[in-house]
Amino acid sequence: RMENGAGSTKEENLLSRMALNDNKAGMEGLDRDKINRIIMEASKGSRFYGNELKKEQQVNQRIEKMMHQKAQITEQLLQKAQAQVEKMTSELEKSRDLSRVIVHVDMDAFYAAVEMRDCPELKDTPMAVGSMSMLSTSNYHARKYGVRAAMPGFIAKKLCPSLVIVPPNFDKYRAVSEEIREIFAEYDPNFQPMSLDEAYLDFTDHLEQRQSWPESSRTHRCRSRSNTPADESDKTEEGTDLSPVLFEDSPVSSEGDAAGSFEQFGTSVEEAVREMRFRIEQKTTLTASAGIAPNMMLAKVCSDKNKPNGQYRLPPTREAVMDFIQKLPVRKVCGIGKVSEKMLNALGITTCSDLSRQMALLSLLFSETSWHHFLQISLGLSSTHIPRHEERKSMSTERTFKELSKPEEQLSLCRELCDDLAEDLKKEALKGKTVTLKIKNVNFEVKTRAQTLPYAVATAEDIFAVAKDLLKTEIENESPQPLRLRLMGVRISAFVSSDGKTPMQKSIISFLQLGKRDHSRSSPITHRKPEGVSRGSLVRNHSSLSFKELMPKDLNSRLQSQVHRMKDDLSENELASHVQPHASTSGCGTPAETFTCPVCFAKVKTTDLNVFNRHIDSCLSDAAKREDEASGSESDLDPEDDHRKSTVVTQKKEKPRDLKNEASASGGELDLGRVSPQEGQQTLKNNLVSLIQVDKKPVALQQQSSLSRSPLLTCPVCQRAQDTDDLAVFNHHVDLCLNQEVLHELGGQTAFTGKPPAVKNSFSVGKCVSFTSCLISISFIDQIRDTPSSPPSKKAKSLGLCNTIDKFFR
DNA sequence: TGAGGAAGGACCC
DNA sequence: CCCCAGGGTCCTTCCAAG
Repeated sequence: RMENGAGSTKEENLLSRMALNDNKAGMEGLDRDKINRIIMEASKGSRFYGNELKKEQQVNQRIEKMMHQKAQITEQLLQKAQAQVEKMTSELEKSRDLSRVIVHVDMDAFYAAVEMRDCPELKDTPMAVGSMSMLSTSNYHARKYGVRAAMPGFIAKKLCPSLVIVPPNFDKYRAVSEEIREIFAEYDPNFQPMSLDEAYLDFTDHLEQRQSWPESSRTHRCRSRSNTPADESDKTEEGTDLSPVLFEDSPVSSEGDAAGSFEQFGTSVEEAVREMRFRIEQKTTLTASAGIAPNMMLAKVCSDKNKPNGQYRLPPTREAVMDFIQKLPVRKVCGIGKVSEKMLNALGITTCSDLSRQMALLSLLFSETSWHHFLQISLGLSSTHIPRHEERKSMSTERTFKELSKPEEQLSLCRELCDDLAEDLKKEALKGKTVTLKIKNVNFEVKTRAQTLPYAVATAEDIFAVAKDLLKTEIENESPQPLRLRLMGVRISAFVSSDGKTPMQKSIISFLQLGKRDHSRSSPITHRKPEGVSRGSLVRNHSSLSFKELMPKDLNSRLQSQVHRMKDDLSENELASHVQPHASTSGCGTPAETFTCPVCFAKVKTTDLNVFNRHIDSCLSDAAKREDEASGSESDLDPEDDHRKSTVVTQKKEKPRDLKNEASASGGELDLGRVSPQEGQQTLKNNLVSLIQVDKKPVALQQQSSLSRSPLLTCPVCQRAQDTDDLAVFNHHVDLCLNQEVLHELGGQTAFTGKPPAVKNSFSVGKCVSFTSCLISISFIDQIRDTPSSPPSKKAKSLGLCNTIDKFFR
């Protein structure tokens, strides 16, 4: 094979972008050449084509650059890299967890299937859902013509003149989605929907319980159209309709669809998944496919394997996994798209086995995140725990239209978009600080222009005020020429939580990966042993060492086990007790839950402890920054805060002194300040409270002093009034006090200095615990790890609190 | 040195 | 005859202030 992508003609190159992408199900054995010819024919000369050409060249340049880099790599460099890769591989290998049963479910040709179900005439003709300009999905009939999702309708029509294109009906899909999610929830209440038709489920717990289920619980009636409450209006023809035939040779899903008959399922994974799919079909008349594997990435690939209406299980053994992976084309892996594929191809990599063969090289040519990702793929590793979907990060609306060049029209369109966006924002009660304008000109060149405000906005007026400016400058920028637009969009991001102050940003927690649920994509560390004690040292880059290696043994394990105990108890007991009938952002059918932040006292709507911790994180950092803001109205002494605070306090309950009980107490709110410091294991928690206090107080105090003069400062740690009005001096004192605590902690002592716990306020402890433990550990780690290249704990720095700990270590 | 914004892209469905 | 969506997330690179 030619290893060098450069040198071929434009035509050939372009083909990789434009050509039919037939790596999906239902597209085997097509006349690719003919199809590609038609596609090219239809595209040639268009502005779109021109732009694709341009993008293609950019990719080629990237590849060239990469090849050039490759040429510079010396043998020893490669060997060094190889050593690194091997070391990392063995560590990853150690962390391999095959104990989980992850299932990825995916509805077959979802939108199209729904439409076919509801309109029998469509059943036997090639059809697609979408518009002339873009198709969302096509039925399997249409796929035989090469018609597939993400293909413009007009081209599809050329491939298949008889194609029926039906406009999407999202409300209907959403309704069906709700139905299937109800079923999902029965197998995993924490399932994660990826879209309307797709979800990841962790079957592990279900299977465990299932073993002891009586047969009756595993028996399901056929065609039980009866009266499930969620049974929507799919009455087109009640009794008669069977599942749409997606494929002529589609396996008959369930024997005996005579009404009233029953189907019984076993206790194995496969039976359970089959049962789930059966129930989906009974309920919706639509079929689903599923993949069963020990982690998410594999499950996803597996769900594609026997599509449509099939399932595939990858046995949870290393051998099976590795065998499966070897033959797998890299492109099949979620996250590797056209471009990555092409780049990898240029290096002679097409399958995952190629991937592992070339890891050393890849580690030198790609970014850390990238090659770590590659490495994991090549080992068949990925998240074994399904992350809770987090709160959204942005919201946008955009619209494509035929050329729009008049500034007035552009402005008014922009206004419309802002109106729409504001409306959507309102539904979720969100406010954001960053407004982004997106424009695409008639040549398909996309630009985004963003502006971040010092405050959050949500109304159409406010958003438009920003978007308008951005648009105007773009118009002016083009000066004499008009802006010839084909698309405009407005996005808002950098949300603040409902109290209007707290940025929701990433936190230490996620960095440390202490969450029960992993972050599949973003983080290189995605594995967690059942006991969760250590996760190896995957965070390391060249020079940094692992947490485990760096943490003093005792503290390390103490922190970890405590955090884990807390976390587990919390997520299982406390979380449940906080259920609140508020609509969840996801709408995935799981109940929304709310926590009260001990810092800002805002209600945080989430089911994920990580998310909540993140909130606290950002709250703390926000508090530190808040004083900069001109609007003096929002001080920590805000009466409203006090009000909320008291609400929290009243929620607290007396807790037994025993740590375990405390941690797992279902009531939730602990009065940390009153916990006796004598109990060894609790020192951490005491520290925690102090830390939070320390962080919080000075802010308030500083604010105070800047506004007026009230020099009487009381140390929140030792509780003694400090005879100074110099904040620097005061802070220094607090530092010292604080450091004593930490010192004791590090010294392995069980109680700190003997001073009474300084804190009077109650906090909803459990929720803070893991957070602060992390805080401690991270600052700590950063200091120990004195390699210059070690990334300092960015988050810790921003917490304002790190100073104190930092000083201690200096 | 480095948090964070801005801009551009890759990818997913 | 009609000439390629819209809603997201994450990552990388550049930049500028202190």
